[in-house]
Order: sequence, then structure tokens, then C-alpha cells
Amino acid sequence: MAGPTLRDVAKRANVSIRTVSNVVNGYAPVSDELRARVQAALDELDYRPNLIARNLKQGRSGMIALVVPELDVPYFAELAREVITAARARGYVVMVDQTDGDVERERELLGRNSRATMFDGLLLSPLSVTAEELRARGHRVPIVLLGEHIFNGSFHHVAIDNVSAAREATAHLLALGRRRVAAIGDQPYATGETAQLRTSGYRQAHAREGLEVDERLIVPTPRFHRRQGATAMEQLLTLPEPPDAVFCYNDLLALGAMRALTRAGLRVPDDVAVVGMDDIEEGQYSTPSLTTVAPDKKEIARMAVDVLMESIGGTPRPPAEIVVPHRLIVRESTTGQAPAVPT
Amino acid sequence: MAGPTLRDVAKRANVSIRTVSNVVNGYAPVSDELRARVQAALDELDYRPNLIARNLKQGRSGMIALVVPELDVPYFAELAREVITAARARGYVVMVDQTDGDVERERELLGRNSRATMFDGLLLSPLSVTAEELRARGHRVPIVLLGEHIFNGSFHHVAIDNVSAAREATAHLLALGRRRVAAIGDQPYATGETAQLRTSGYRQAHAREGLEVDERLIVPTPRFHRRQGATAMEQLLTLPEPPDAVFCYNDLLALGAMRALTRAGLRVPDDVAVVGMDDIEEGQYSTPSLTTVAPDKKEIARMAVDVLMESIGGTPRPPAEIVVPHRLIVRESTTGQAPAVPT
DNA sequence: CACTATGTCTGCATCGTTGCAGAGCCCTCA
DNA sequence: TGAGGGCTCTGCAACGATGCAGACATAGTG
Repeated sequence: MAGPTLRDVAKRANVSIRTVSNVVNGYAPVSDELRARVQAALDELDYRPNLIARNLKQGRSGMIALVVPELDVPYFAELAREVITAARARGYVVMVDQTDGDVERERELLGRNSRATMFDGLLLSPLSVTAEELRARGHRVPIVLLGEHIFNGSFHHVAIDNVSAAREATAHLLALGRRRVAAIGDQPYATGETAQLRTSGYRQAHAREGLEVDERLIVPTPRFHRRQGATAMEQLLTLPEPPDAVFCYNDLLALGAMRALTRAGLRVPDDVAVVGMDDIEEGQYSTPSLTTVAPDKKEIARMAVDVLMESIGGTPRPPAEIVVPHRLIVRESTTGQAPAVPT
Repeated sequence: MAGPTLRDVAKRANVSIRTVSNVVNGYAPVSDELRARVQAALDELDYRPNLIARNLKQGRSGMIALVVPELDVPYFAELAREVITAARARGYVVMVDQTDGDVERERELLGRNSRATMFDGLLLSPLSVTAEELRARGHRVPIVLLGEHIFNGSFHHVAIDNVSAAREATAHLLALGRRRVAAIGDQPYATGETAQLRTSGYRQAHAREGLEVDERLIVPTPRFHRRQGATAMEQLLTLPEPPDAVFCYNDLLALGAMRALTRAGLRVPDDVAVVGMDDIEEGQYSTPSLTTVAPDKKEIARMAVDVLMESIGGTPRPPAEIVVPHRLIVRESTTGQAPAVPT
């Protein structure tokens, strides 16, 4: 089972362990003849370095962990892809874990026996655990927060400007002449900070147009899945004056809402226009295709990994809030116009 | 940066390193008084065990790797979720990596300096690398193959019965009275073994009904993304006698195909019925919702992890091909009937 | 020719943890 | 009283690799 070690190779080539190590790593000059002899032994035994041992000696593992609530939520899957790619470019591999939004699971990360010590750094997209709590618990491993929770000065944090993003999405609907614009996805409680930012963008857009917000049009949802979007939409349709547009706090909610609208026999965007957030690929292929606010995921991943690398590298900057650009992508669900080709 | 070690704690509590280790692990009996003293020191220093050192000593890491072509392909994301859950139940964590279907990246896994040595086992969903090649290269780590490639006797392999699955999907379309059933996703070359199995199921379904297959209705696609589905569908629509149904080799192709149909002004399923494979969540919320063949992903993940654990545990069984159940889920894209509630 | 510089190669210590074997100590029982 | 046994606790070695300092041989210099 266990493979050959440096010692085995050294014995076979009749050299010191250290020399084999040097050949493997190309660290020190080794004469051609000896190198050949060692290389032969390496090949014959099919030597593979034991990375765990190397890690122990070097005090680093070359691994970072990415912790997200749910990996099968497209936004996180797409983000994970970018993080893996970005980390790879820096010579790191990524361990992906999901917490299912379970506070306990998120807390485990910080606990006494957490696996966190195995990693050089942590990228965390927390759902339930608060930054306060994160700070309170000891942490020995550099952490960068992704997308969720507001800045509290304790951690690096990479996200888009949620208020502007939501304001622009809502403004787009208002500019189309819609006057009863609903919002799906508010979370008026402690861990719903991101959702609250979006609600406040939604309000700002109305305020700038001098419009009142009908509070009944703001529908909170505990989670951001298709199902909640559908349910919220159904609920909105029972209002005496149903909405003529909906701003959903992510694309999954929007897709669920569109599904509910279609089922109710309504047309998108003719009867109700729909906007989402996240720009998941699915929204390009839905019927109708989905207008959305696209965060620059590549950039989020790249910045997060970069900042984490810096923290690991030992030049820790003071915690910074890094704002990544976003842009509104207009598709059929608000204009009825098919864009030329799905991008 | 570096945290306190057992030695630091031992010094503080004025006991031997070994005793601290015993307290941490609960291995040996320790008197209450001493345990309290050690525990106090542990708490004061906020000791966290160095898992890398533990791993080195114990010769296992408690990590397995899951390697998939693309993490943002919903099927793989959903599978990854199940694998992570299944592994977690067995006390393992999962490192997820993606190869982008790049042969080189897949080969790296097996190379001299592969990270594979860091893991106790490997779950591999290969796209380009052949099982032959996998076998040819040395591998010291237990490997279980997922879903792709046919059995060649060298590895454990977990998958559904692709031939039956494709046959049932096609038969469903034929049973609805469709007579020009197209197939999107064939891959008539070395690494397209899974696709070929599906094509052969497609042919079997026709044969059982005594029907000829129009070869022009079989459209190969290099990859299984929405875009290829749309392109293939567009191509099919240019035929003198376009199809009245399509069997797509996965759900993404099917969603792309539906998008192309809608854009061409055709109705699903009235003009063209569509079936996919994989049962990704997106298909429950598409318009129309998507009829599909659902592999039991939970079971795939569970079996794969179980078999891998066995191999790791040192009771290696001879490589087995494990067939996991699947079932046809009928939705609007073939019958026009909305199921009661998206499940 | 003595002396330093250079180029190769090696042994020892170490990373932080756990396995193993055994040292004390106290208690029990013949 | 003394042998035997159980309970605690400890030191040493080892997992497999790398950092460091130095040994040795050869080459270069005045």
C-alpha cells in the first residue's frame, strides 16, 4: 500500500536521502552522473513524494478551503469554478465544503477540532454565522469573506455594491414604466444583511423617482431557491392590485417567479416583468431569458484569492472591503427582445 | 502565526507531551485532577491540533478528492453535493477539483507530482482520459470511477444502465406516437463511450417497435452544454422533414434545444417533444418543465463513497461495476401536462 | 606549494503528532 | 510482608520530508 520513500530510493541508488531529495526538487547542484543514477532509481520504484510529510516540514499545505452554503446552487457552483481556477493559477488547490446554511456546520469550522488547521486559508461565504461570532472565536487561519454580511472591520470581504445593484435593477423596471414593482427576497433579521442592502436599493430607486413603496409588494423569503420564488409570486398574485414587475434578489427566485407566472397564465414581460441577480447561466436559456444584475464572478474569485494569498504570504494588510463591479444585463424578461445570441 | 503545539501545552501544564495528547484524544486514562490541569492549559493557549502532523503520523488524511470535468454543470454540482454529504457521514471531507475536460489536467492527476498522494482515495469522473491510461499509469491511491467510460475490469465503477435509460426515454417518445425522434449528443469516438451507450439504447427502442432510424436525426455534439443543444436543434430544424421529438443525452442539451425551439416559434411539446437525462433541478422549473431520466444521484454518491471506503479500509474487493437505479420522470415537455407540484 | 574558493554530497536535527514499552505508585490479597 | 496487578504517566522513536552546516575533493590563485 504505502509507496517507496526517499529512503528506499536512496538505498537503491546508494546515495544519501538528502541527495535524492535534491534531485527530486532540483534544489542543489548534482553531478550528471549521480543525477542519472538517482533518476533511474526514482523511475524504477515509481517514487511519489509524500505531500503530507512535505507539508508538515514546510508548514504550509498548498490548500485553501472554500465554504459555501450549497454547492448545487448555480451561483455558488459558478463561483466555485472561478475560485478553483484562480487558486490553481496561484499553485493552490481548493477544498470545497458546504454547510447547508446550518449554523452548527458553520460553527464547526471554527471549533476546536476543525479541519481548518489543514488549510493555508479560508474563503467563507457564511449564511448564518455572524462576523461577530467569527471574530469572537479564535482563528489561526487567514479568512476572507465572500458576498455575505456587511463589513465589520474584522475580515477581508469581497462583494459587489448590493445597494447600487438593487437600485439599478429596480430603476430599470421603473424606467420601463412599471409602477407596481414588487421585491422578492427580503430578510428582515440579523443574518439577512445582504438582503436588507438590496431592499434598501429597491427603496432608493423608488425614492429617486418620487414614488411610494407599497409595503405589501415586499415579500420576504427565508431562502433563495426557485421554490421560494414561485411561492412568493403566487402570493403576490393574490393581491387586489397585483404587481406589473418583480425584482428578485437572485436569479433562482426569479426563475421560480417566472414559473409561477407562466403557470398562472400570465405573460413575461407583457403582464409582469422580471429581474434577477447573479447572472447564472440558466437565465440565458430560460424562456423568456432573464434580465439580471451580473456580478463579476471571475473578479470576485480573483480578488478573494489574491487577498487570501497576501494574508497567507505574511504581509497582512488591514482588513479591507473590496467592491467588485457589476452590470445590468437586459434580456427578454423585461423587454421581450431576445438578445442576439446568449452570451 | 503558528499556533501552540502539544509541547507548549505540556510545558504550561507541567506534564509530558504524551499526556496532553492523551487528554486531547481521550486515549488513555488520566486522573481527573491532571485532566483538569491539562484542559486548563489547552483552553488558555487555545490549542488546535495540527492535522497535517496527525495525518503524517497516522498515514491517512481523512480527505478524498472528487474530480469532475466542470463544477458549474448542474449535474456535477448536484453530484458533488451528494458526495460531500455521503463522505461527511463517513468522517471524510472532500476536495473538489475540475479538469475542464482537459486531457492534460486529467493526466496531471496521475503524474509524478500529483496531489493525489495527499488523499486517501479518489472519485474520478473522467471525460478525456481513458481507463486504459489510468491503469497504465501507476496509482497508489484507490480510485472509483463515476458515470463515464465503460467497465474494463481495472476499476470500481458506479453508473446507471445507460442503454436501458436511453431506451426507456426514447420508447416514451415513441409511445406518444412520435415517429421522427431525433437524438442529440452522440460522440462516435474513443472517449465518448457513455454517449455511444445512449445511442445504442436509442436504436434499441426503435428496433423494438420495428422502426427504422433516420441517421440524419442523430446529431453528435462535442460537449453537453446548453449551447450545443441549441445549435444541434437549429440544425435539425433545417432538415426537409424536421423531427417531432428529441431525446437529448443530458438535461442541459435538452434545455438548449427547447430554447432553440421556442425561438423558432415552435411549441414544446405540441410541435416537438423533448426528453433529457440527469434530472437537474433546473428542469423542474423550466417552461415547459422537462421530462427526463433521473439517475439516483444520492445512491451513486453513497455507493461510490462506500466502495472507496472499503478500498481504503484495506479490504479491497475485486473491481466491480455497480449499477445504480434510474427512472423516467414525465413532465410537460412531452405531455404538456404540468405535474402537480415541482418535486 | 600552501591556501582559498568552488562544487558536490552527506548527516543531523526538526516539523507536531502518535505508537510502544515501560516506570512508578498504590492497593490488594495470600 | 511481599508478590502481583491495575492505574497513571512518561520518554523515546518514528511518520517522510526539508533546512542547515559542514565534509570532502577538486580547481584556481599568488
